[in-house]
Amino acid sequence: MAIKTVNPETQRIKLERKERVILEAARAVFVEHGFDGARMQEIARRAGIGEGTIYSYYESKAELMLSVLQQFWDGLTLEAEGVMASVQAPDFFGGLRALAQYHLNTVILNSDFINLTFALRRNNSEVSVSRDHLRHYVAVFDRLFLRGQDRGELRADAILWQARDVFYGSLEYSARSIEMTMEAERSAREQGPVVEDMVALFRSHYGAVQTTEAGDHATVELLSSKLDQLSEKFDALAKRLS
Amino acid sequence: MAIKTVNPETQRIKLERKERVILEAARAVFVEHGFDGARMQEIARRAGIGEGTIYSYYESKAELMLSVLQQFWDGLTLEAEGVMASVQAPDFFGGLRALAQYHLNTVILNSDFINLTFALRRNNSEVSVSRDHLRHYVAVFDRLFLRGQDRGELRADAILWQARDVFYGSLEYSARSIEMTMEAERSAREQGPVVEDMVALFRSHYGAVQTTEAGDHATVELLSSKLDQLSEKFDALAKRLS
DNA sequence: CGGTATTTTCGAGTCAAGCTCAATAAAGGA
DNA sequence: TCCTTTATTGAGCTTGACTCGAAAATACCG
Repeated sequence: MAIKTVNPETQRIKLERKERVILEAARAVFVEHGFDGARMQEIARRAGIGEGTIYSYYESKAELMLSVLQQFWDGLTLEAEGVMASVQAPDFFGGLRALAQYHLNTVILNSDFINLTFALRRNNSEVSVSRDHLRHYVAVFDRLFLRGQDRGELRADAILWQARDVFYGSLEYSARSIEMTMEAERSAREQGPVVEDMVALFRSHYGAVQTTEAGDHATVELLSSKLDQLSEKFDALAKRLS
Repeated sequence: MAIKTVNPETQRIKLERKERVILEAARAVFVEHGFDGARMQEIARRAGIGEGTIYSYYESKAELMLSVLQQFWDGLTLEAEGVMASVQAPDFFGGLRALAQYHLNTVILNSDFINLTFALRRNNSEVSVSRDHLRHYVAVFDRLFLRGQDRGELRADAILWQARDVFYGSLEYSARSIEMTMEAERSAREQGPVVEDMVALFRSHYGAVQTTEAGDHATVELLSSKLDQLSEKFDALAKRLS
């Protein structure tokens, strides 16, 4: 009977499910022991398959790690987009605060994965993969920033990638610092101030100028030339009077 | 004869020299092939010694790498201090520009070493070592910043470690971005603008509030002096007319 | 269902590299 | 010169990523 004929999708689905199982086991082991500490044998055991089977799905341990990282970054991107969508206040700085909060938290929780993303870069030639995933992730910030510029909340001459570097770079570095000091001295250095300072920094450096006092070079020169003109008129008047 | 008696320092000096030779060879091989790609055999060959000898100086490959990193960061710290000492203009923003330029350049040239510093953290228990060396390195910035605050060039309520995170974090992230885009598209994204933007950012966010925020000091003073001159002329004329 | 072709799984074996250790050489001291 | 101590060595040990031939599972056809 034709009904008995297995749907051609079935096998593919089964393979995909097994791939997911491998990926899940790999992720757990990598998180638990790091890249070098992870044993392929343990990954196979946790996935309930033979060690050799992994190699019919992934070329090498590094490629497996890369797939895990891929999945990881995709997850982050989705989460970040979710955070941005759920922000009530639709203004730039509100969005920035939410994104900064989310990112800082994420980076602290998954610092090992973040590091591995860059540590693996040199060895493997398939660099472009992780590069694309980074790009997708930071695109969340890019959209927020460009919308802020469109709305006039940000200076029109602000350069996107410089702002992006400041945003992600500072938060990443802060996360490392927090992690370090947290271990030793459980001192100050909370997350809150870091996020607030980031918002304040964007407000003062990239925020649109409210009054003329923060005017750009052009306005200053305009004033200067007007003063010069006035001074000349004054001199002319004084000469006539004398 | 007593003269023949070897100075007790001799052996220690010889050992130290050999240690330096090993470190030098190791550094070269690590730079050339990365941590995983480096072969202990090759390091031994380049140092002109047997492979086993390395292990009477260093416990493991990781510890050897750690020593190389230590030497590396110490070198950076010295260089950074040298750069700061050789800056003619003793003002904060001049110093910041020089330090940013140096750091960005350094991070681009030695990105693999920088990454390894953080990648090794998780595995080895001797974390504190590299942490101290990082601390020494960033202390160069700390001194500059505190002096700037003392002189009133910077806001008194600015928080040191937040500024530090922004400075080093942004530059490190920029370096990675530059490196990435450089490989693919040899597009814009030069180093110059990054450094200048960093200085401008510090001026607007951490700089002491002047009468005007933007516009550099010189232009503002120019306007001020012109107004003063005009005022004097006016007074003179008024006195003559009365 | 039976037989055959194809695909998938497997784990024992290979290989490479970090590391050990017993033997050897060098240095120091009397 | 002989003995003690220290330094050096490289042949193996160990471990872990990866291979491969065989076997099990699956698909295909009459």
